[in-house]
Amino acid sequence: MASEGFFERVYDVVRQVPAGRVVSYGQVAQLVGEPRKARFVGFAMHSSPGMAGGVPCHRVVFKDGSLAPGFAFGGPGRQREMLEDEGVTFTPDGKVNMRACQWEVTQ
DNA sequence: CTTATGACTATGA
DNA sequence: TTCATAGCCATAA
Repeated sequence: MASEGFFERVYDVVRQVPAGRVVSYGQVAQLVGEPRKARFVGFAMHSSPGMAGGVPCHRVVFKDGSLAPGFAFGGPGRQREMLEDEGVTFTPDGKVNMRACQWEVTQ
């Protein structure tokens, strides 16, 4: 399992993110033991099988709380709709309320 | 084999 | 404060 490719490890971590919770790319990279590969986490999401593969890539956002413009599911803003449906709170800035919804492994 | 690219993040102006 | 640039290294061609 952990001996698989880097992408598989990323998928395994994202797969553990509960609904109503979000995680930054750098955090996922850190969880897989490679905090320098934050860019590849997003790259893995692009190649991810999506929810069909058990990888809720819509729960992965920027450290800032912003979403990925131009690469969201149905379009920009569609990802926010999915997150809000899961209970994720947003700020008037149009970003995820990271302080309240960022996933913490210590739980 | 080498080169180019990228759903990021940190830093500096 | 926002905007621009550098560094990161796996994957694809």
